[in-house]
Amino acid sequence: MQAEQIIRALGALAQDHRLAAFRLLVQAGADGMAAGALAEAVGVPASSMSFHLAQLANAGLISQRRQSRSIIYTANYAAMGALMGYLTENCCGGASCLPETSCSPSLANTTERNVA
Amino acid sequence: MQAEQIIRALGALAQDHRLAAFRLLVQAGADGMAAGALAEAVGVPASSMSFHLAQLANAGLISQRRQSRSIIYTANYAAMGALMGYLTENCCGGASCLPETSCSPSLANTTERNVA
DNA sequence: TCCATATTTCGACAATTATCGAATCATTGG
DNA sequence: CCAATGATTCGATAATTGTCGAAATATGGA
Repeated sequence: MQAEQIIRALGALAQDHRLAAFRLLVQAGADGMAAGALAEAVGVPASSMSFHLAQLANAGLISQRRQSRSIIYTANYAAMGALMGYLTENCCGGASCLPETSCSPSLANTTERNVA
Repeated sequence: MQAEQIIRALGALAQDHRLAAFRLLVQAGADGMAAGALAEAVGVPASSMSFHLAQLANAGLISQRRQSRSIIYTANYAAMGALMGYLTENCCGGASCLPETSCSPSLANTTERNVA
């Protein structure tokens, strides 16, 4: 993932309505949610939600598929994973950055970053 | 970390000059870097860098200390860790989100931490 | 004290972002 | 084919963000 793309992904999540929508999609899993359902759940007009969904899609964080009249959006876990990976490698100085994951993470080979 | 704070942190990193500055600070470690050095490294006027550093500081991502005439900025790893934690818990649907850590993370029981 | 250095604050301005109703486009059922 | 439904696009507008030079604020040294 390029820095350009990272900026877009961060910017896409840096807005309350979009973050809310994305969280809903993450919860919804593979089933996803229709644009209208998202608009209602988040509490914004359909046109506004459409604007925000376009930004999330542009950042690669969500995908869409048409199902009859509705357009179903789903979270793109791979893109989110890439973002997490970038942040882990470039914005975390050491082990202290990631929360514990019940076993020792093998971050040693993610690049030799250093000390604090 | 509250959603409000998360939005601010994401927004702070969602800008090329700020992301560049933050990465430099992460690399610099505890020594940190002076505002002027950051401005030169990133390639923006001092006043612009000051503007960006204020935003990063406001988001809690960096700290500052005066050392003689210079003001030294350092990355706040704890804040970054909190951001990573939030994203992991709220924006990652399952194991697929975090980069491989040699064993499956136990994210199933971590839903307690944040509420809408 | 006076001067040089390091940084921030203060305008002013351009560019981007967010919002929302109205209009438009696509799909389905009758 | 036509009406109804679900969604996006299109204005227009308000608000926020980014930029940069000039002025103001601190600090240290002669």
